Amino acid sequence: MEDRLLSQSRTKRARQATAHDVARLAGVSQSAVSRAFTPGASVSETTKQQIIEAARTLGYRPNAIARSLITRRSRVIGLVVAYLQNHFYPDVLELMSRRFQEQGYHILLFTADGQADPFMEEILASRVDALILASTTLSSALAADCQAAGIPVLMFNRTARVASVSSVTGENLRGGRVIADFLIAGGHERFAFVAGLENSSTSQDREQGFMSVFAERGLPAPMRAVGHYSFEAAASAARELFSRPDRPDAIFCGNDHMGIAIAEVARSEFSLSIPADVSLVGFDDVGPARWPSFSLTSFSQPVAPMVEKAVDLIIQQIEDPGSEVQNAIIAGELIIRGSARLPRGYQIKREPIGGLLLPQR
Amino acid sequence: MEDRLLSQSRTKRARQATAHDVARLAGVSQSAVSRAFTPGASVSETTKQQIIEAARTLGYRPNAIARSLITRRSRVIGLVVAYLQNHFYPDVLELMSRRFQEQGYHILLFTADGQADPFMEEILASRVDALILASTTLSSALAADCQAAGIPVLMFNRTARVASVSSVTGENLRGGRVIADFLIAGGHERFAFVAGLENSSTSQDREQGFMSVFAERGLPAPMRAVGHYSFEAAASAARELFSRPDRPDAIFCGNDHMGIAIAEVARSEFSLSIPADVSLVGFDDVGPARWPSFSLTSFSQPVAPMVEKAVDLIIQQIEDPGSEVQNAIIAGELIIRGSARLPRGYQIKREPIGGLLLPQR
DNA sequence: ATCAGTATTGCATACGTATTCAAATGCTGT
DNA sequence: ACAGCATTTGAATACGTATGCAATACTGAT
Repeated sequence: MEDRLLSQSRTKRARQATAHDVARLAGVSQSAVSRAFTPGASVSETTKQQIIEAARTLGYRPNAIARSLITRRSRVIGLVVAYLQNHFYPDVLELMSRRFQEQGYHILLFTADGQADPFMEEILASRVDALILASTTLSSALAADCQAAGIPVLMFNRTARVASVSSVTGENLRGGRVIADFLIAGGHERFAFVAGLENSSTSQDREQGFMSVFAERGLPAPMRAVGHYSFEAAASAARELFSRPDRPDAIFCGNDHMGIAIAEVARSEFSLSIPADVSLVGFDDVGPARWPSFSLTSFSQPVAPMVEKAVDLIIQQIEDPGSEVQNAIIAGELIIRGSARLPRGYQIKREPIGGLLLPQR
Repeated sequence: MEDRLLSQSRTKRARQATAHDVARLAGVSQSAVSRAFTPGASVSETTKQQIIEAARTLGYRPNAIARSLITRRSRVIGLVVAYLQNHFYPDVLELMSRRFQEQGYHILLFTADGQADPFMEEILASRVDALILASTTLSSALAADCQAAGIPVLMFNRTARVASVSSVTGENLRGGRVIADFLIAGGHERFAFVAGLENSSTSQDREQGFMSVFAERGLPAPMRAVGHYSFEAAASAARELFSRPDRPDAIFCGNDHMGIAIAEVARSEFSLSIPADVSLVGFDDVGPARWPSFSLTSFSQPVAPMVEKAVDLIIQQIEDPGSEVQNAIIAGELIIRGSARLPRGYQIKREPIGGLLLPQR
């Protein structure tokens, strides 16, 4: 009985104060309260102070839900993400969240498995102001749905085959070429490419850039294995490659995450040393790539510029729905470390130990 | 002029269809439409089908904002997170998001710097159904605010000094003791502890567990340095320790993230081998700890059970506000790998290369 | 004091849904 | 055919805010 009463009293959640409550206490109308909390609205300084004061004593905060209903803006961005295993994405997520927060937006997270489609109902229902897809694809049918609903869509680190969605990517094509040039100049003889997800534009572009150089120079096409951008699959791909009689002596790993898996397999299972027996180059330049244990040469995808471009683009499209769809490509560069044999004249980048990609604050 | 027209036509976002629109088309009332989309509501199968059909042709989806306003439930969980550098948190985030999704909830992300307080206004305004703080602290004043507003709060991987908030943590205290026993049994002589954030309960508890064993056995207190749970700071702490004349030969690193930094510094800057010259033990058992390059002995904090407990707890508190506040401690175990010298009779855990903590799906 | 002009205020309404209540409809067995 | 009951339906209202419009208060100049 005691118990019952206790939990009852705890149950009765004091209904949050509303603008009407504040209005009553301050002796003004609800409109006035609304205006007091709307920057730039027409209220006299004195009444505004009274309202603020009344709001404080009641513990009032404007109800963002009700506000969204009437303004038809939720100030929420839907972010669909697949795997956070690859350290590139946590970095992106953290910085993106911070940047959006600075602009008064927040991220509503959706976790998918490669394809955003199954979540579209929920996403559309949630009335996000925009949608960002990271490491995820979207069918053109659903892209059309989004356009019909008037919500801007942006693909991050993927491109869309659809005209109505923007994208922000790194220099996948050029990166693949630069890496090919670098490995060829390094005097290697047996090349391999470890692909990521076959249906992802990044993997396709990196591969195309890489392969095209060999084709153009009349060199034989590199070997090929598939790692699906996963650690385990990349490890399997490495075992496959290293077991071949014509074992590769230079591997372009579709991203750093796979690059590390391949390095681990090379050293711990095949007793290969890097780069003496095999050279590795990755993509992304994530934190672990610069750990001394890996010292992975990698073509960078700079998180900060990519995120900033994405945030700017999406906010622009929210505020001016007529603005142009864009496919932005953010410049990267080959970060030369110790995992690949150097061509004559190249030098290793010296850098302190560190894992942070984000700016210090 | 052409341009103007074009962008105008594109601007005119076709107002999303509402329940009224669907009702009109289907020849029923708006209530009926609502009921057709509310599982278990009282509608005949035939009209329901007509409504579904009409909804499909209009591309109607219920407006979650309006629904929230009236049900006073947003089905959104606020998650405050500080650093995603430590791989533990991305794993948590991903799994938590999935589990909540399965229950019809979604995560609204807030990125803070250790202290959740500055964001409370936004959080309260957003009318989340509950709040989870991961790697973050909360002042008792704001905890009180949350209770007043009737929103349940849960601290993840931290405990609160406040009575009204639940928590889910690993076995920090016992873990510290187990590690002390293990290192002492291993025949080490000069011990050190590298603390995380000084004001975090995890670091305090781990330290207390560790230190208490030495005190109880009448052994001298281990050395101590501070790594703030950051890669760089841990590297500095390692340099400090390894430069001492009485360099430690056994280090309990406050978490794996710091453990890896310390391993890197030991090998690449001091040419120490692990565990011959120095034994390292970490905490968390994150993916990289099991990479062969580190093979880090670590006391585990199992992500899946911790997340599941947190999700269950918070949903219970949402659905029954009278339910008990809980401080759950999830059991972990010492995962013995190669980074610390073994006491007689212990054996290294054999395992395949892998980075995934999450269950395969 | 008067007036034009501006700054402030309140009233009323709308946003899109869930839900109560009463009315209407369908169904069962006689 | 009917009563009796369960099921289905619609009208009306509420959720908490923003905002157009008209009314009011204020300002300074004459």
